[in-house]
Amino acid sequence: MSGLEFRIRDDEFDIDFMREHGYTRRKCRVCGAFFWTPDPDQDVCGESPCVDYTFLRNPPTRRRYSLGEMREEFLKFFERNGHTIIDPYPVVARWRDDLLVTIASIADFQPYVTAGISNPPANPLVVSQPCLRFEDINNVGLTAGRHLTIFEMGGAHAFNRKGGEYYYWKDGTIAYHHEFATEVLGVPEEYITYKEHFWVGGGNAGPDVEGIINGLEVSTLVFMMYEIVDDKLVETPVFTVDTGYGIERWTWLSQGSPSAFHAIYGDVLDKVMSDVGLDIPEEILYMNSMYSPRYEFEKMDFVRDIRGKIAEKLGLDRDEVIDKLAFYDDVMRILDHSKAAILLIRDGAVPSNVKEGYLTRMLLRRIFKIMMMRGLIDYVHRLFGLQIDYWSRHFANVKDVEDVVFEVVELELNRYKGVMDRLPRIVERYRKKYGSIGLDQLVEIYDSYGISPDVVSEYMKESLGISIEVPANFYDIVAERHGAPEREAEVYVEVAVSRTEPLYYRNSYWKSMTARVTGVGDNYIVLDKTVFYPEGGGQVGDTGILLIDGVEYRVVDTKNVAGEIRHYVDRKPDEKIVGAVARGLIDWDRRYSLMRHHTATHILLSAIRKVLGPHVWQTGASKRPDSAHLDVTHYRLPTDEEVDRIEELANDIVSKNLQVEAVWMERGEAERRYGPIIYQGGVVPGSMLRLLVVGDWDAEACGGTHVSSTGEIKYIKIVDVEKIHEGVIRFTFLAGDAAIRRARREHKILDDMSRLLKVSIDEVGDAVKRLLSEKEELERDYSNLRRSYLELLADKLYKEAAEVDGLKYVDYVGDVEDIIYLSEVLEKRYRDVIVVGISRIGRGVNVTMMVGVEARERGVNAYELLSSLSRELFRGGGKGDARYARFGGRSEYGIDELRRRIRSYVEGRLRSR
RNA sequence: GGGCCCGUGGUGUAGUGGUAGCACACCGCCCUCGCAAGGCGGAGGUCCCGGGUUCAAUUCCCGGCGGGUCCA
Repeated sequence: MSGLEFRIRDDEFDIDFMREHGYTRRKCRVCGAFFWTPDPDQDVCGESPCVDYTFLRNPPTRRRYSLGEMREEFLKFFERNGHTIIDPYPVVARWRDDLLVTIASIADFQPYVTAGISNPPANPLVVSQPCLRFEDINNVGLTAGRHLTIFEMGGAHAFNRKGGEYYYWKDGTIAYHHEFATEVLGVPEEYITYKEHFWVGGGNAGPDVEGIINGLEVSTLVFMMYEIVDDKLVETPVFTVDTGYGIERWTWLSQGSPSAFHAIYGDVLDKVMSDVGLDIPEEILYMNSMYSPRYEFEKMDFVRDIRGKIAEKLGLDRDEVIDKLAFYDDVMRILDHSKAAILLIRDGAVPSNVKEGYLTRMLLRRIFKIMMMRGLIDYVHRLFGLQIDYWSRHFANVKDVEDVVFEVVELELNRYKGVMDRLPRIVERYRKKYGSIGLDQLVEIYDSYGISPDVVSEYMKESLGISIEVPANFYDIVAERHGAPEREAEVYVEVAVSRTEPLYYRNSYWKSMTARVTGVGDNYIVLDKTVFYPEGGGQVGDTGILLIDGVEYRVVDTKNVAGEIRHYVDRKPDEKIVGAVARGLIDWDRRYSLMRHHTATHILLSAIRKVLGPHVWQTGASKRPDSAHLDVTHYRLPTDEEVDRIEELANDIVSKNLQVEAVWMERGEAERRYGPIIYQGGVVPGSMLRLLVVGDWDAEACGGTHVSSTGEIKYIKIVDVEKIHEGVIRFTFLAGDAAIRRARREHKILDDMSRLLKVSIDEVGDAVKRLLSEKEELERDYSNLRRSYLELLADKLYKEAAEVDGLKYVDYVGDVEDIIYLSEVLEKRYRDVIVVGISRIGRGVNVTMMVGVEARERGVNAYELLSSLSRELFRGGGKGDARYARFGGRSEYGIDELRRRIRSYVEGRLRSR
């Protein structure tokens, strides 16, 4: 994002429309912004908080509209005026590499349409696009619906080409807006002001006006005409009319309801309020709304202050009103967040620790936290049920993912509860380690467990009676410690003109060619045309041979560098070959296997979607000659049955022998025909897309090489399904001969095993199980026998032991395990014993000493004795107490010599007491 | 993609450079008409995997795998 400020020209909106409607330009005495008004005496801009809302309880429209009616009215109005209605895009912006989610209707058409590289699906067009915005998530609820994480942007767009097709610009745009407000909805003209602004975003810029009615900004009309190049404004080849009508705000305006949530959620809000037992007089809600433009999450003291005053004015209990309104804020938050989460899941953003999946997880956790603290956690399912029923009437495919949503919510809720259950232990551990819980500990608890500091402080107060301080700017501190986020700049990539003609697109079955050398590098050769496929779309580059001037070059890899296809060869090419004729031949078996794997990937993806649901999207894929894998969004490992069904379905398509075709198509046309599902592979540049169409089964934008009928794949075998991280499942599979080779190999392994085990193949599993349990039993037996032996040995050693100063001295050389057991036995059985165990481990020695109770009473201390001994006889260290000690170190003595020396040392010490 | 936390019997966890502990669950016995509770006893562990340092690694270091979580 550029830190530049661009000023709007004074005459930017001195246009026919303003003159014809008697609008004059004024400057707001509160915020200083310039605005256009039909009332020459108006000296404030008309937008709250400069003025108050005046539509509450008193809507300026002819009638009230529900959300659906308003959307319809909006779309139909523009349709009547020559715009084509198009379906909204997904809320997950897979066609873009600079955005995770769709933040505006124009995002559907960036960057290729707005940059003039490709044509829009229709022109002009209109769409009601669900958009997500997370910047103001903390203010959701507080501002009575002015801020939402999910909202519908009514986008009426016209793409005007300089010197080409031209539709309308400032006058037309504002006139449509005006007509919609006044003629269609019946808003009196004098209520409408247009505030000037200069919009900058995503590398583009342009002047805009905000449409404001009765204190509420209902639309932004942007005239996108610049690109920002080196901090300067450069006119773009396409002048884009980028209008955003806030469908929810228009609906609210038309209802004059206490909040936008009343207008958006209708019965669902009433139902949830009554279900959770929240009843607030409308009078309070209306007054709260009047002040809501001034509310901010960072100023909660101020908010409570205002709300207290509302209570006083109405003669109500101050604390009760404040508490109820806080509860009311929470209800609005959970409504907003659950709606956003449902649409995110619908479009494949299953909860994850990465990317858009994290946004879903964050929304769910915010809901859980609120509901947990309010004792409503069991209501979560009902909440989602109500929301799915309601929103499936507004948005496509919502009902289809109902089960998926419930399962995802259940999974995430269990995870959340699991963490919350551990809270007491976590707090205890931190208190033990650090003495108290301070800021550092709160940050670590939040980072490591996701438990917010208010939850920790609440728990400590309730259960331990300890108050801790949570700084008001806690999350800023966290953000600071994580380092400032860096935003990637939007990049407009002009596709380089291909300098090598890709023959593999003319026919993917061509195995050889005759071409001309156009250039050489240190280790690569460039030709004017080639059948060698360069690495791309997850498919690895081709290998083969090039024959030039009688010299054979082995091609080890092929890559596309900005349209120049480089054949990487095993030796340095002679520069003199430029201009020469080259004969090329690819390793066909390898390439054919890649083609089969690639087509199989497309078939498999559709099969997975059919079995697991429409939330499944591709997140990555790799096709190699010997195997391939496909990563998709899903919230858990599929069951064995699901995997079987996927494999079966995929093989059905194989045996149906469907035709596979690659079709070049205009981007807009492709989107219209197949929808956004074509962007499974991610961002695809350019105006023309190459669509890979598998019969009536699957269509995706794809640049790879494919077989021409599914039957050629022969067989698809899924060999592994794993969770590569939360929310992403990897299917590893084999196709064609690779699958058959694998089946043969595995059969061979099984066959060998059955021979070794002397059982039939079906019994191999049982036989191995039996072997394992037998092994376990034998190990147990051996260990028991070993102990019995050591017990016998203990008595024997004791009887044979030398007597030193009235104590029995036993020494034993063996391994540490035996020594320990032996020492234990001797110590338990005999009171006057001193046991020394010696073992050699690696390069050193290990000596243990066990001292019987009587010996201890007579002043023998294992630790003292052994540590002085170790200083004398070897270098090292050890640990122990009077009863038992263990020392080790390097020793120059052999084991027997050491044994003798230890013995004489101990005898010496005992006698000299 | 990056940061942080974690990986110990079936489950939940403590702990430590030198014999791996506790609670719940499990099995047996005692008490009881029986159950619950209680008492006594018992079985159950490659301390995630691999490498390094060390006389000695569950513990320290490096790498991997797995889980959790925050940020983009």
